Amino acid sequence: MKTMKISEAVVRRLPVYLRFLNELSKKNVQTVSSQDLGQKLDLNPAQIRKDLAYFGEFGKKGIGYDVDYLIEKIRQILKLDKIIPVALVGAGNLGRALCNYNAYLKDNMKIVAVFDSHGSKIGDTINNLKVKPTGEMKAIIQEQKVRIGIITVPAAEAQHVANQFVEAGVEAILNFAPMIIKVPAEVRVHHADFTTELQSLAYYLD
Amino acid sequence: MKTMKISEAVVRRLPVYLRFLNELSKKNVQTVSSQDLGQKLDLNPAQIRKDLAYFGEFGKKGIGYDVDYLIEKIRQILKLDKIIPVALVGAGNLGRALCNYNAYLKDNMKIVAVFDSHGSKIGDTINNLKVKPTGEMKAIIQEQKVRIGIITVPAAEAQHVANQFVEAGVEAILNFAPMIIKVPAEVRVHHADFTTELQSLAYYLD
DNA sequence: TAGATTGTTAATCGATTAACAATC
DNA sequence: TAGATTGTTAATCGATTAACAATC
Repeated sequence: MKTMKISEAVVRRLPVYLRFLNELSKKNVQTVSSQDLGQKLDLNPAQIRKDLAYFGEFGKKGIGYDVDYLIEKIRQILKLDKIIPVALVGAGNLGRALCNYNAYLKDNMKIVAVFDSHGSKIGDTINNLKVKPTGEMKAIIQEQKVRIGIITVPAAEAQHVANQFVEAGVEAILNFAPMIIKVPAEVRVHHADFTTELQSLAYYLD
Repeated sequence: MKTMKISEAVVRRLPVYLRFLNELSKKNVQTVSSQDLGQKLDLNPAQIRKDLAYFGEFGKKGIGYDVDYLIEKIRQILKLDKIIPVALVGAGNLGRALCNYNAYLKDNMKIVAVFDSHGSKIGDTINNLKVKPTGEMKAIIQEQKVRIGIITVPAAEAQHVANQFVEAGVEAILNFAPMIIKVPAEVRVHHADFTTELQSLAYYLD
């Protein structure tokens, strides 16, 4: 169990479960079945049970899953049981939007530093954070123990920023720039590029 | 060929190919092999050849693919050979960011209308577009022949906005709200939720 | 007990990769 | 011709779904 390799598809569904469970918890729902979850999330119930079973036996036969207990367990699995410090580079519109989303990042993700390389942005305040020059990335990232970096700079600067993140010791990167970035194998990169998202949607137009 | 069902995974890779080919074209590279592409995009060359072969024979044995010809073909496949009018609801930070990305949407996607339901935003100008009240969605969307809707409102309002998009006759929706939305089967929905993205990244921390 | 629902195995389905004849 | 690279078939790999015994 512990050492079994979990597929990326499974890991991507866990936050979706978590979000919906949080909603249920807020409504004081105590218990939920894989059936219910599947219906609400457009997923096969067997898949949900299997996903969860990779990590342990969280349900009760004949009953379902205790909502709050499952939330706690998924948080542990995703390492969201303690606050994860995040840094963001690129204080443009998108960067500002993500910083202000901090409220939504209630599940223990916190943007603790914002950087930009352009003088015009440096010193601005976004969501109580002062924008710092990229030259200070390494020092601040190490001091604040930042573990995840977010890239919201233009495509042409994305690789350079990624390099700086890697050098500063960040463990994972979420890249919003429309550009594939290369990093050492031990650093995890996810791409969140909305232009490709939008273009693939176009395919499904009649 | 024509009627074969293409998997979503294939469709999602096409815009990635397109973006890189656009870069090559700008550098006046004439020809590219699946080998080259695979290396740059971290994909298996056989997979790239197979993806493209679903849609036709675009390459030349022994030579590779003509960059500009392949760009033209992928644009056709993705229906990006004519301008696709897009509307966006939610003139908050994220909405503004996406509108200003219009420059990046050069591949024939154009945001032609922006809506918000809050009086404080209505009348603002974003990227030369006046923000309109959501009450005018149906009329404007039909008049402008909008085909794709983007949702950047808070989670609680996402389903309502989706309903309005559907009623107005939009064919596809890109939803940035952290909430699963339900629409009729004939409307295509993609979710672009960066909180789930960020949370799944956390799993890969040590 | 009867009904519901899990965890898990087996079956199915689909996607990726390897291999290679065709050919530029 | 020799070398390179496609398009495509076959092999492999992995993910999803169905089915059901266990059990609350």
